[in-house]
Amino acid sequence: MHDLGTFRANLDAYAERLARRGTTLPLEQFRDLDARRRAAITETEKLRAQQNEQSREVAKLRKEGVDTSAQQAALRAMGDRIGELSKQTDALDSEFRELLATIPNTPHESVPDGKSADDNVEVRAFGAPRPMDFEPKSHWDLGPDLGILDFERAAKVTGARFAVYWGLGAKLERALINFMLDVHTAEHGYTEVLPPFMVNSASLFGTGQLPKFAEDLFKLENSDYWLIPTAEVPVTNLHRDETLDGDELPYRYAAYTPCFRSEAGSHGRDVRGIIRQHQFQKVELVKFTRPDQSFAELDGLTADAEDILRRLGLPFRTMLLCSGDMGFGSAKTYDIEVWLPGQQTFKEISSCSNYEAFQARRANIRFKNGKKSEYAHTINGSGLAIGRTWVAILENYQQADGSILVPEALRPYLNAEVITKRAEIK
RNA sequence: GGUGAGGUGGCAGAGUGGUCGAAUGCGGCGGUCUCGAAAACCGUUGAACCUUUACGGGUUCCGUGAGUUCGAAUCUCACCCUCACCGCCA
Repeated sequence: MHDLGTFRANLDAYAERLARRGTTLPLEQFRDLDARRRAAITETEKLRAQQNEQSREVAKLRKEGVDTSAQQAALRAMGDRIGELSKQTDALDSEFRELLATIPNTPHESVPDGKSADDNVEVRAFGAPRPMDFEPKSHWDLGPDLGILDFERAAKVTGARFAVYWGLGAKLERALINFMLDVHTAEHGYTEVLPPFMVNSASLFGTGQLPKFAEDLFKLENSDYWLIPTAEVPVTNLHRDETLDGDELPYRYAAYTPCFRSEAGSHGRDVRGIIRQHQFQKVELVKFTRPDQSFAELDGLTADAEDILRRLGLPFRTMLLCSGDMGFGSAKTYDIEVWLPGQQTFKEISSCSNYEAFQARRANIRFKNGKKSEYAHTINGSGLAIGRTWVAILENYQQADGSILVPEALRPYLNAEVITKRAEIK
């Protein structure tokens, strides 16, 4: 969310910058609504001031023993009028704030112009596809063939877009979680956090999922609890309504959580395999920084995520997203895309974004800068999406006989060098 | 699930219908003293919004929401959260 005062004072500049990402600011609507809102506030407050003053007068008179029933009757009428007025004022004010809350962040100056993913810019690449003298298979064939991935039973137990992992498939998932957390905490300086997997709506507002993207989320019945779509939500909101110590920034957190997404609106996309599931696991990296260090910390966080792929020997490229392809609250985003031989394509496995003060303003996250307190910057990115890493390992390390070679770095975690066909459970 | 206690400023903690944004202490900031520091002393110290060229003025905020009243931190109701004990449970 943008700062109200700055935003209003520089409406045209904001409109120009938002146009870069394809957002048209409803300038007229905004100006009109704001004018009506302010007029209403001014009038209501003027009446309130009168009411307060006259009430004080009543108190004084009553102390002197004077009968004040006439004044009280007049004040009662005034109170009714104020009640009605303030109802209108509140309505205008919340309408205005809702409008403000649905305006996305402005792109950073280092972000290239563009309309879609086609305009994203490759900034780095690593590795080359392993040579294969056979036709590479997709994970949705490899997994079931090996008996480690099961869609039929997942559909029975729950429904579409869910998966069951068996044996070394399940263990590979667990190995990846442990491997990533170990690297980030022991070598990249992150503190491990295990947050709740459900959050309240205030948290979802803080990180920007609400009010605009409720349909992407799962909400629990008869409560204000929602399943988290990413650990970004609980972890960023850890410091909601807090003032952090500026000398101790940046804070760096690594959190493993499952993530739940309704995937409304993506019917027909990635229907095969486990690329797009209602439930997936992720190790998320989150930072709280000072404004002057946030872009350097974004680069650092992106490098930390890339490091996991390097250690696993998985080819990837890092894309700087163009202005038109960025998420709602982000000022700058890098997507890391891993190579998937089964589909002969690069697939997003991490998205690393600097939100600047956009989330901090919504979530009221400040830090003490000398005497003054100002809004912190928040950064987050996957480090990495576990399910898609699992896919990448199967597809990149598959062998001609359909078995999977286990990358060196994972062997201590998996206690195996090759994943072979699992004996069926009788 | 039951019973009881409680939620007030950065923290601790008073305040049970009017001049309370709120005593007091701690912390923070500024100053006096000092070569410097500590101590002591003096002063100062919340946020959002509206208005004003500015100085300033005003409104709201004592867990959240509704209500009573001319007037609510203070009274009523609902909800949320915290703590203690009991029951149940991984």
